[in-house]
Amino acid sequence: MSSIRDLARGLGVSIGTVSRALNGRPDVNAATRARILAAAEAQGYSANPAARSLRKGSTNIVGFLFAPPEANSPLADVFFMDVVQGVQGALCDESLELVVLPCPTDDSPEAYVRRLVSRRFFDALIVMGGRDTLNAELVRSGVPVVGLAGSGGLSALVDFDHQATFADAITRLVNLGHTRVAAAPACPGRPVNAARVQHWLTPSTTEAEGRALGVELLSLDPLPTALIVENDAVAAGIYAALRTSGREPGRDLAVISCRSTARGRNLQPTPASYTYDPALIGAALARTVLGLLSGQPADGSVALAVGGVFVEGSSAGRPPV
Amino acid sequence: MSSIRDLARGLGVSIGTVSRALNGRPDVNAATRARILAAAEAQGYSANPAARSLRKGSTNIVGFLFAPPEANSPLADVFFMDVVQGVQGALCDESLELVVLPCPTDDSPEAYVRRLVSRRFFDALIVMGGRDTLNAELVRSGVPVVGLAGSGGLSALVDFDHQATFADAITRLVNLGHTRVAAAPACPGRPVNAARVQHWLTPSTTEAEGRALGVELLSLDPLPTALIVENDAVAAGIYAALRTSGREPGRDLAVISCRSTARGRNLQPTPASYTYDPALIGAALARTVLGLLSGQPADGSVALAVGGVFVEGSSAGRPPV
DNA sequence: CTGAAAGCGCTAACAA
DNA sequence: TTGTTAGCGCTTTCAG
Repeated sequence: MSSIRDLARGLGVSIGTVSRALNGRPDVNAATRARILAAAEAQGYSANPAARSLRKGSTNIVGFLFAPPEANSPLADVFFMDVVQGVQGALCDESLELVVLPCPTDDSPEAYVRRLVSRRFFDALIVMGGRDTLNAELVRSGVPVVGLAGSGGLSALVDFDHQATFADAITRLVNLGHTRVAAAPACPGRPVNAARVQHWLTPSTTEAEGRALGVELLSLDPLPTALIVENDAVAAGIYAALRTSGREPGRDLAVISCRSTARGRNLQPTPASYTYDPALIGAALARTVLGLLSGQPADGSVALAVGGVFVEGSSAGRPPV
Repeated sequence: MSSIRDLARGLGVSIGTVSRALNGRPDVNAATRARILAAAEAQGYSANPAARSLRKGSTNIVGFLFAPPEANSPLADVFFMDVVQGVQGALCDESLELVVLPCPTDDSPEAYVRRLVSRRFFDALIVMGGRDTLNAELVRSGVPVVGLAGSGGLSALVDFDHQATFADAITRLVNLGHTRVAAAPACPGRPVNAARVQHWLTPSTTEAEGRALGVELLSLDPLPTALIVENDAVAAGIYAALRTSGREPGRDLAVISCRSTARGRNLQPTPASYTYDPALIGAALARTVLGLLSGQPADGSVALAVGGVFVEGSSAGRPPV
């Protein structure tokens, strides 16, 4: 409704001064600034974002692309909107507007995103999943694009802190008294306390691989008393393999899953596992965006790692005496 | 990147002509228009939305407010993002941009929305649920606000077509051979075939009310053979009341619920009920927004009613012989 | 049918 | 420390 002109006229100052005061520029008399801020507040004035964007060439908007989740995505059970709320919480302090962009399902997502980009609708984009080819194209267009975990070709990434989680799992098992610990993590690298692990088995991420892993495990003699796996699906596979051989998971073998998924919901014993707080993921995404926007290099590397939270389960007790 | 100037210069026409051609104005030579459209397409030109907004005073953006759902809301089990997709599908044809606005949880939703409105961030807003006081304030500010069902104080509403659903339920029961049909719908008004209903019981919406309804029902002599209730929660209450008196729902009394909810998920027999397609709800919301934007009166009335879809269940068979 | 030009509200460079 | 002013890219009136 009211423009910067009205505000300036009412106060008997120039619009330039009002603009400087409102934007927190240092070269404004303290008293003048106070008067201006008070008047703006009183009149509920707020700068026209279209005019500002036109002038500055940037929109102050961060987009969060919502592409309907693929069923087999490892992210499918991370609640999208919870992550969004996490981003929002961290972004609104910086007076950046966060908007969720719903990708039309029938139309091609590529066309949609391209249109948005060519219109310079946002200053930065957050994606979860998404196709690598599209990502690469976006990055080439100059928009900072940040994503989570697996996504390729982005400006920067937020990832799960696999190392820390893995190290925590080892520590827990050792503290429980386990001396023969096996691990089949799918993430590359070794945690600091890797020496506590006696057996390194084939990296596995699916339930089928978990069953194969069980066979591999059962060929060991003596049998380990504890096993660390990538996720609940692998745990389910291990459970099946153990039971086929007459053994009971939890009792005969302690199992810790590094990533809680929907598959673990109805598993008995309930897998001791790790979840990643959507709010924390969101906050990390927001901080990464902020970094990129303030000039941090966009080399596609992992900018921030989010720590997991341990979830008690009945699958990881003390070793049999 | 490229502006309307570049485009015009490259073609040897004025920017005014380019603008008119691109906006589909009638007063442009057909050949000129074709040349301009082709060049725009080739260069991937797309008008700067900030400049356009500044000039036109409108943003071409429709906002969809995402407020974390209240647990007891009757809408809680309608999947928000599915509705959004429905809106998107119907809106992108009109070259309106749909964005989901995530209400910060910690900050007051009121402050957030007010800020957005005062910045004229969108031309229209869609809300689901939301507080009546805020809604009224929005409408007063002149932005068209449309919502679903219960929301009060809006510019226009989309509602479930209770009448049609109710009528369909009656028809189904009569066709199954029921002659003593009772109904306890919570929605006002009577369907066209209301005469087929023998008993009108107390309107009920909760499980507790459902149990009370069961008592009321059981006092009838002879007992009706079929009952139409508002939703699955009421059905659950009815089930409990029937069983207390030694009767079995489905066998001794056919039950149809007018609204499928999460409560019915684990109910036995599974309630025959009605769902409302999120995509259809979304499309209706979009059409309502479009209507408002093209000048339809914003009197807060129900602009569109969405029909329910019957979901087979084991709770509504033929009457006992 | 087309061109010229005003001006939407704002920021920033420049002048005072 | 403040005022003045150009101009961001577009739509739209007004002349021609």
